[in-house]
Amino acid sequence: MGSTERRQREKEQRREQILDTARSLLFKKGIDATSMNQIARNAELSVGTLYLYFKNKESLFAALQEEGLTLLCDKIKEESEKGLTPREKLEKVALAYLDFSEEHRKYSDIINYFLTSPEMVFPPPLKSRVDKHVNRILSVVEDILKKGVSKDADDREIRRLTVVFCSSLHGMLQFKKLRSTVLQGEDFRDLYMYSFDCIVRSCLFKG
Amino acid sequence: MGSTERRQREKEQRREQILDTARSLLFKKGIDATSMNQIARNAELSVGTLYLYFKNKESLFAALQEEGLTLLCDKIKEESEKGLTPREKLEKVALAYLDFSEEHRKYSDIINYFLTSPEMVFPPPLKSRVDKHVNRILSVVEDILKKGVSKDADDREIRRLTVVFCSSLHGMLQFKKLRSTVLQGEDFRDLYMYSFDCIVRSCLFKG
Amino acid sequence: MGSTERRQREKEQRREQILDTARSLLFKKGIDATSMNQIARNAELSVGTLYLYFKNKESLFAALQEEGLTLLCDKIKEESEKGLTPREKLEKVALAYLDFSEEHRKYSDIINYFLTSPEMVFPPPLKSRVDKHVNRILSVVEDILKKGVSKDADDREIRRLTVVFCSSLHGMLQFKKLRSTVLQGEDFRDLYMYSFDCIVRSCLFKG
Amino acid sequence: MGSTERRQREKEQRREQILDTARSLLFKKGIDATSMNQIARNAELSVGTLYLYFKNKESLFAALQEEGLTLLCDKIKEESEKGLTPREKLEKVALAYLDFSEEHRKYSDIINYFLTSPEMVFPPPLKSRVDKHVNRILSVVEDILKKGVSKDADDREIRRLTVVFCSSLHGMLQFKKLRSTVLQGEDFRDLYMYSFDCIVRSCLFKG
DNA sequence: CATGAATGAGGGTTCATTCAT
DNA sequence: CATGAATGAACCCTCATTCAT
Repeated sequence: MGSTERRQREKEQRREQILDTARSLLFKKGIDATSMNQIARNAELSVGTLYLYFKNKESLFAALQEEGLTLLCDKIKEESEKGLTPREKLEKVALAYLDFSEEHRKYSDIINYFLTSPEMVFPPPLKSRVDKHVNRILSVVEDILKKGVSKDADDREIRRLTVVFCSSLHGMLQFKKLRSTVLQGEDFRDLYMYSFDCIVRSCLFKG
Repeated sequence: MGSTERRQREKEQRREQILDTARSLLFKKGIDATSMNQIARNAELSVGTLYLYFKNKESLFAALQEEGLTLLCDKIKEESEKGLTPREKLEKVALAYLDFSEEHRKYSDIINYFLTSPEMVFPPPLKSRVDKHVNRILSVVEDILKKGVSKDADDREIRRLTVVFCSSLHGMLQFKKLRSTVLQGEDFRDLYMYSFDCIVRSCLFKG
Repeated sequence: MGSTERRQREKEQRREQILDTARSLLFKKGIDATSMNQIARNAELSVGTLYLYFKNKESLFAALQEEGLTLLCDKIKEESEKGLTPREKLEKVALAYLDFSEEHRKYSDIINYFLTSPEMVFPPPLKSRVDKHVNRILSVVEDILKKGVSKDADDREIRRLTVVFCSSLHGMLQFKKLRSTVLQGEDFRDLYMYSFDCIVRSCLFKG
Repeated sequence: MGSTERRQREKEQRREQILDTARSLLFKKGIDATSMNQIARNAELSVGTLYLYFKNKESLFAALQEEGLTLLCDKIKEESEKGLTPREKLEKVALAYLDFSEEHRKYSDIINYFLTSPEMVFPPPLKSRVDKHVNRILSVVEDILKKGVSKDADDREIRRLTVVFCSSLHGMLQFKKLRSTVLQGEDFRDLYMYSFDCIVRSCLFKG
């Protein structure tokens, strides 16, 4: 009978329950200030149980990071499809990235955290899994550019423009940290879209 | 005689010795995994001595960051002056930033580290001092753009272009981490300068 | 079966074990010279365990003080009931206090320690909990005086006499420290009861 | 010539300078929060110099304690002489003690601190020197009682009454710590003098 | 005499992880 | 499976004291 199935379902639920609590704490207090004991307490589970579902703290947070990347990727794809012309699609992508970084600030933080930390934080297998997510995102942009850029750009150039596009937006997003000092007096969203315009303009769009 | 001078010099040396060790450990393990005790041990000093030269852990790392930013700023200024036309000057700036990130990889890492870290690591006064350095760098670029951009751009727009220029390069530099996975098959320097071209092109340069 | 009960009992025992060790060290070295690490080492437990049973050092020592005050209070109440007349009852109280300070020298020391220490050691909430114990003791004396003092003393005066009675005994007990120098040649118990007589005499007892 | 004298005077001044600073810090922050480095810094001397004048921290604070005891003793003597009758003299003594504990709160604290700490804080020679001060104070009271108490009290009894008198006041002063909780609603000075009256009354004064 | 840089043990506290139940 | 008490190394930081100058 479905006893094993139920068991399976329950296990899945427990895992989610843990991730939910961890996420919530991560968002509230940051990664270093979130302890396994706290997660256990908030999840109304014992510490031991946490280690039944995740090898260690790192794995638990890695799971959250993947969660975030998947969310971001889905959002970007979904939004891009709402645009009619390539330019509009790109604009949707750019806005999706900005919105994500605001709506899911903490996901965004944790992604950046692991992505840009000076040394590889995760062991190679994890790192490569993460980079795959990044690649998926780039592909979305690449496909749009393929259709929007003037004909004489070959695949190589398209790829480069993709990277330029994404890295520029990414760079601008990083600068958001400076908004209270260096960027004083600027509306960040305006600035971000201004940057978007510059990049798109330079991509020699058809028409 | 020069006894006091020698003392002074020795103190300076100790400070450097501490910073050297801290820098090296920070790059190896990240800020949270680098403890004051470790630094002391590696520097072959006692913990107490560390606190003789730096108020606390935070100050020590802030000193490292300022060190790096000052170096970067000087380099950028110096290089920019070697260019004749505004475009050439900008190119020098871009290359200076890239070179710095390669020659002073460690400094570059630490700057990024703090710029990107999920939570504000430093308390406001420190943060603002650091941001001042960033501002100094932006000013160099701003001055160049003022002279190179087509006449109808007002100060506001110049400032925006400055931020676009800098953040784009910064973003691309961040992507360097992906060179072994996502950017496979690309020469990073080429890609970086390709990005530079795109941005400059979009800045509507005179002539 | 009684597995949970046994667990509970064991926890209780551990707590006692910690308190025993802390008490002993506190008396030997004073509160500031007694460290959590020392307590842990002497109790043959890990530091972490200490913090499992007590929120922090302060709580641990507060527990000791409350322990002592409760004991003292119970003893005083119990003894006072053995006296027939109010005067006898008061005598029992005085002797109970003296005996306690001898039999439970350590508890007595810790109570004095906190009562006399130059700065408020405990934060208000804790302090007020402790003072409640003191108040309970005063109440016992107050009730006796109410019945023993000549009629024309109102509640206010009774209260004052209560404080005079208790503080006098307390003061004399403090002087015990001087028995080898200043009080040389005196039997302390005699002196203490001599003091008791003086105070009682001054309370204008009925009859 | 007076060169050595001058030297001597300078040394004396330095000592005072150190004690002044230590006292001031002690009063501001308490004994444990006052470090040798702080004292040195505030006194505009080097740490090393402190150790030239005092064997260690303990000695330094012991000097302060003696200072306090001498002050208290002098004050009591001086005040007692202002009274005309024995009773008045005793009242002056009592008030002098209370005033001292208020005006020189911190001296009073430090005296109590060392006097009542559970174990001997100072090595025997120091302890005995301190107790001598205490004895001097008792003697003042003893002399007054000799003249004030009814004839049939022998020296032994006078001594006992002296101790009762002093310890009672001392005990009441200890209770001052409870004024915000247990003694709520009482004016402490009134209470203290009420206590004084009780004791004196019980001493069977002549006339 | 005076200095003050250097020491390093020790302070209270946290926390990822384990393992007997 | 689930528990949670126990661990103990590690954290940052302080401070009395020493000693070469």
